Amino acid sequence: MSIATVTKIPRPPKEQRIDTIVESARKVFCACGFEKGSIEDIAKEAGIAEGTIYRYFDSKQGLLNEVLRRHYSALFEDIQQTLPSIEGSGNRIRYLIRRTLVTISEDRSMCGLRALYASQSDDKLPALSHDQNRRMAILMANEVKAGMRDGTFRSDTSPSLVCYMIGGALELTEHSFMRTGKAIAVDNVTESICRMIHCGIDAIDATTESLASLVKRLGHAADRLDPA
Amino acid sequence: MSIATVTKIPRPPKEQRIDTIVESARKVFCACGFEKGSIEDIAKEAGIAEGTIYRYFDSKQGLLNEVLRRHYSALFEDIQQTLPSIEGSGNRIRYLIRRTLVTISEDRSMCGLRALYASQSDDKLPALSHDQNRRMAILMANEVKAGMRDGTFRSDTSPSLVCYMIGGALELTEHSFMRTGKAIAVDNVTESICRMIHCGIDAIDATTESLASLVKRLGHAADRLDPA
DNA sequence: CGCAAATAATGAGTATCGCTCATTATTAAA
DNA sequence: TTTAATAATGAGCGATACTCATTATTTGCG
Repeated sequence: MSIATVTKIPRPPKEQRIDTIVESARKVFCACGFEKGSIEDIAKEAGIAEGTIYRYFDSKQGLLNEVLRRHYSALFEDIQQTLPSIEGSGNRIRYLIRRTLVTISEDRSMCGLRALYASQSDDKLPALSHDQNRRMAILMANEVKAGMRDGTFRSDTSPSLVCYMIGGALELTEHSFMRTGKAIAVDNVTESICRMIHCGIDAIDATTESLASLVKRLGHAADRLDPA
Repeated sequence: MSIATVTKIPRPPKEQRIDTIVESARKVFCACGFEKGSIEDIAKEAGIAEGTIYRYFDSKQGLLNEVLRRHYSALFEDIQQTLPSIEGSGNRIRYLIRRTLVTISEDRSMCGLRALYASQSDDKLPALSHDQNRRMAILMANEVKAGMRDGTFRSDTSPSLVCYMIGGALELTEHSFMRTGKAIAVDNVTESICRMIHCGIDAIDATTESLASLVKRLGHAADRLDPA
C-alpha cells in the first residue's frame, strides 16, 4: 500500500445521510416486509455500516415510522392546504376519503406496512403507522363534529364510530388492492362509502326516494281535496 | 442413585399435551403479548421442553393461531346454533354485532392478540386472527346479501364494504376497551352501529322520526278537513 | 412377559437479528 | 499543526425461534 494514496473519504452532510437511510429502509421494507427486512439489508442497501443507522434512529421501529411519516407527509400537506377551501363538512369528509384512496392507490408496495401492528398492546412500541391513521381519524372526527354543530348531521352521532367505519372501509379497499393489484376505482369507492355514511348520519334525511313518493302522494291527495 | 427406583414417568395422552401447550401459550401471550412471549416461557409454563412444542406446532405463529381458534370457537358454535332461529337479516346482523361485542368484553387480555398482524403482506404467514375475522365477515356478508335479495336492503349495497365498516366499528370498541379497561356498553354500541348501518342500507327507510312527524302533520290536516 | 420397533421428549446447539460500544476515521476549532 | 469533537465502523452481545442427535417411553408381537 503506497503512502501517497491515503484516500480521505468525505462524509455526506447529515441530512443526506438520513435521506439515504430512510430511502434504503423504504426499499427494503417494501420488498421484504417489516419483519423480514433486516437492518443488515438496509445498511447494505445504503452502503454504510449497521451501527451508523443507530446514530440517526433509535430502533428499527423508529425507522419504519420515519418511512411512513415521509410517505404520508405529502398527503397531509395536501389536505392542510385543500381542506379549508371546501364548503360543507360532508364534502370535506368526501375529500378526505377520496384523497386517502388516491394515496393508497399510488403505491401498492406501501400497503403492507401501513396497517402493520395496528393494535400492538405493548406501550413501549410507538404508534407506528397509527400515527398517520390517528391523524386522519382526528381530521375526519373534526368534520363530523362540525357537521353535528351546524345541524348537517344527527346530534346523536358518534364521531369516532363514524371514523372507524370509514377507516374499516378504506382498509378493505387497501387490502384488496394489495392482494389483487387490481386498480382502485377511486370515485366509485368514495361514493359508496359516502352514501353509506351520509344516509346514516344526515339530520336532514336523505332517503329521497321514499320522501319523494310521500310528497307525490300528498300532492295527489291535495289535488283531490282542492282540485285545480 | 438406587437401582430399584427407576421412575418411569408416564406420558399424558397426545390430546392433553396439546391442551396444556395451547393453554400455556394463551397465558403467556396474554401476559406478555405475542412478540415478547417466548417459546421458552411457554415451555416452562407447560413444564415441558421447547422441542416438544415443535412436535405439535409448526411455529410460534401456528401456536397463536390455535389459541385464537379455540378462543373464538365458542363464539362460532354459538352463532351457528342461534343464527338460523333469528328472523330477518337485519336482526341477524344485529345479533352478530352484539355477540362479537360480548366475546370481546369477556376477555380483555385477548384483545391485544386478536388484530395482531392484521395485514401482513408476507404470504408465508398464515392468516392468524384474520381467520376469525374473515369467518365473521363472511357470515355478515351473507346476511347482507340475503337482505339484498329479499328487498330489505338496497340493491346497490356493497356487502364487503358494509362488513368492513362494521369491523372497523368493532375494532374501535375493542381498542378502547383494551386501553382503558372501561366496560363495553354492549347494547348501546350495538344500537349505534346498527343505526349507522341500517339507515344507510335499508330500502324501507328507517328514519322513523321524520315519518312520525309527517304522520302527525297528516293527522292534523285530516282533523281540519274532517273535524270530529 | 420380554424384546424390538416405533414414537415421544429432551435440551444443547444453530442461525438470525436487533442493538451496543470500543476503536478508528474524519472534521472543526484553536 | 495540534487537539478536541464528532461520525462511522463492525466485531460482538444477548435474545430467541427453531433443529436434531440422543435419550426415554410406549406399543406391537411372539
